[in-house]
Amino acid sequence: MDGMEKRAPTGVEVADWVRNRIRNGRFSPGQRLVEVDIIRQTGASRSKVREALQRLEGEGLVQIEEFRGASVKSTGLEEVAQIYRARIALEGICAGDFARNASDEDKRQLCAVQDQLDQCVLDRAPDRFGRLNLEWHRIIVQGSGNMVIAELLKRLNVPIHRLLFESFYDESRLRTANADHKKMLALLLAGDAEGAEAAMRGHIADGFETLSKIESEFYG
Amino acid sequence: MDGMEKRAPTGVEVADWVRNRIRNGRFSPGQRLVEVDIIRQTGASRSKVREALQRLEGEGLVQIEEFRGASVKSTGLEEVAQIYRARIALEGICAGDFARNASDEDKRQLCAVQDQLDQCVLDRAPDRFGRLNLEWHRIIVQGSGNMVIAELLKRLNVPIHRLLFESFYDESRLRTANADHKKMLALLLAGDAEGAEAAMRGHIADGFETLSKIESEFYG
DNA sequence: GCTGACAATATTGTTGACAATATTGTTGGA
DNA sequence: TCCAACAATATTGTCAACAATATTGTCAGC
Repeated sequence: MDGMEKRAPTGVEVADWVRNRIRNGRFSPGQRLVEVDIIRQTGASRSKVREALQRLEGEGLVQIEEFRGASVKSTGLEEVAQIYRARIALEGICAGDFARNASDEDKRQLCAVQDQLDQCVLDRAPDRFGRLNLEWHRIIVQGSGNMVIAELLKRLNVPIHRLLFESFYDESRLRTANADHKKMLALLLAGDAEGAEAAMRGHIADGFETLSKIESEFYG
Repeated sequence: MDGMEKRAPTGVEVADWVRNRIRNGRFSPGQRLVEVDIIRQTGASRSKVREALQRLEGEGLVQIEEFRGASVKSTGLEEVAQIYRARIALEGICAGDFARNASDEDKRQLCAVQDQLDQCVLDRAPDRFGRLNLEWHRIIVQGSGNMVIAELLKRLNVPIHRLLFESFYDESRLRTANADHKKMLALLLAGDAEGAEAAMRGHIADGFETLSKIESEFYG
């Protein structure tokens, strides 16, 4: 039983730890990230914690002020809108590239997830739908074969992670979203690149539309 | 005369310094970046240098192996292709957004640069054309008003900086590129978002096409 | 001459102590 | 009570010494 003595986490691991907590709201915007606290909770050395925070600053997730340390950067509605615009561009082109050169395995996976999504609609399970929805988008990006874009999207999604679940608690949005998915799936399997791209763009734009209605009073 | 005693550079500044040298080829792919050397050349402390290298690793510009330090990451033709695909998506949507909501000042600037580009074609000055071309693209991204995308593109352009000049030494490519610019300028000023986006996509795709012909034997 | 083992050097990784600054607490007076 | 000045504490920034590892140099043996 060596479970006791597990090695101290590396800088990247600490960064992952903090990033996860930011993503799911365990660390809220504006909150100060005190080095000692993170040391206590992760068991990492101070160097590693500092390294992690600097990495996260590079990702734009935290801001570091001299002698005041790191704090979680908050993303306003304007920036969210810009992120969605970037998603429209990037995931749009990914949809096209998926239609062009996805493997049969990728297509099979997408269909499998689509089946589960359909089930979620019947079951009225918005939370599970949200998670599968992430998976659905991820498969398309992966299947496009463009790792550069995949990396960009992973980073872009962190600050809006919470929002990606928000809209599905609205029943009608959940249905229209799934309808979008089904139409898009047909286009993707048929190899209609342009159609798929247009559909993906519309789908994401609609998502933001719904979202901004829900969240407008929060940011307003 | 206090020029003697200028403060030691900060981590971000060292990162900028190294990034610039990577961008213009002063640090070549695969080259090892020894901490002491950078300390000597920049006057920064070791902590700062290490911080800088970690930041650059986060940007994907260098790779750090344990006890072997940082080395300049090389980008293969495949990755270059993926970067160009991302550029097509992002700059495409920027062109559209520029057409939709650019200020008169932005438009004026773009016209001014276009005039200079025209002059470059007459003067057969490919190097100057390359620099102004960067400026031309930058203005469109800026004018779109999307800072998130602007940041993404700034990063994406670092590894391909050298390539962005390469193709203009071919006379015919220089002419067609400038013709593209002129057509696009008309669409942008007319507020034709869809036309502008399509034009931008084609323009960048053509650029990559020419490039891959030039560089294929290098990467071959 | 070549190879493998060993020593010497160079380079990076880690830690802890200390300095600089911010934040909080306290006290005295109007 | 409130406020300003000061003291105490907390937190971050910096640096240098040391440890761990890689790289290079040397040399005996074949």
